[in-house]
Amino acid sequence: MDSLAFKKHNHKHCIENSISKVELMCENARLILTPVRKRVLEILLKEHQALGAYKILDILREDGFSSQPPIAYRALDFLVSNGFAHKIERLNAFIACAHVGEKHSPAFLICRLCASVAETLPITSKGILNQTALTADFVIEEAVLEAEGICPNCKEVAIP
Amino acid sequence: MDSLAFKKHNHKHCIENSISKVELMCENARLILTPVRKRVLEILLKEHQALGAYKILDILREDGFSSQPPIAYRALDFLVSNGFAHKIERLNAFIACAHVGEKHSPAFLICRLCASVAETLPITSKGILNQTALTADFVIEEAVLEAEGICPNCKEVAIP
DNA sequence: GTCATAGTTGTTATATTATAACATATCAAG
DNA sequence: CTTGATATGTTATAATATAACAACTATGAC
Repeated sequence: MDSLAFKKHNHKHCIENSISKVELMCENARLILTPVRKRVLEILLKEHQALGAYKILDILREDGFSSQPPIAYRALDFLVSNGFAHKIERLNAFIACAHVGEKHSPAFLICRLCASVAETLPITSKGILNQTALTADFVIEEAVLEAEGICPNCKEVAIP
Repeated sequence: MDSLAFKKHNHKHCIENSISKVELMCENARLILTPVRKRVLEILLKEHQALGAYKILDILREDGFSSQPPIAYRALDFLVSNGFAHKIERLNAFIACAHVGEKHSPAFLICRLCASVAETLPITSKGILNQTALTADFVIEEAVLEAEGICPNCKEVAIP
């Protein structure tokens, strides 16, 4: 799969590929990818944008699922805690993981114009912090980098 | 000032130093450090922990300030947008900037046991992302790194 | 001086995001 | 079949954040 959402790619293939990977991983880990969970994953995969829980809930409602907040939050919890999705804290929104199965510290490039989000290639938390931080004797368990700016597509439009 | 909150340091001095710097910067930039704003900065500086807006509001109330949410959020907006404080997205909470006046992409080490937060030494957004992200042709305007884990003090307690 | 302006604060109301708590359902293991 | 673990449905509410407008304050223009 193409790792950067900003680049053109066969997105249908990208979605199917991700779903299959997640299904396989769930089987191996004895996790249940229930209909709601799978549907939420599909919703997230459909766009290279982060979606809020209540937006997801709206889509679930159209699909005939129950539309109370816990439904969405639980499915999102499942996806996030198993590494199939990430939460973009800056946006209070969620996005499908672009590197399912690869251990990584997620890093995101968030376009402030079109609101699209790209997850960068996997980086390790070791690489993410400079020497000073590492020598602070702090044990990093999870690290997330969120960068906001202008994506290549919007830059082209702004400066033709 | 000692740059890492986890290390022992003269915190009273650390507070006074920061306040003076901010006062000077405000004068130079024709910004007004009003009583509420200064008080919120003091509150944030007092602890090496991130404080939620409503917690700050409680303290303001005790001090006789108005205690409606906008009071706190406006002061925080002022502090954050002028670089005197940062928002820790992961915690929906705010912390005084440890490197006032130095242009930097903030990076935080958040202890999940004692909830203390340390801002690392200044790093540039250039250094923060790997080559792949840079060559994605994305213009980074702001980048924040939030790392969660165990601070040196809590590690000592856990493994004596 | 006083008028206009810009910036700040006070206040009310409400939007947005997230979780607690408990009932019900499903399914596999014993 | 019953027990336990997991998942979903439902109601209510908590926690975080902002909109909108009124009132006050300082400053510079006239």
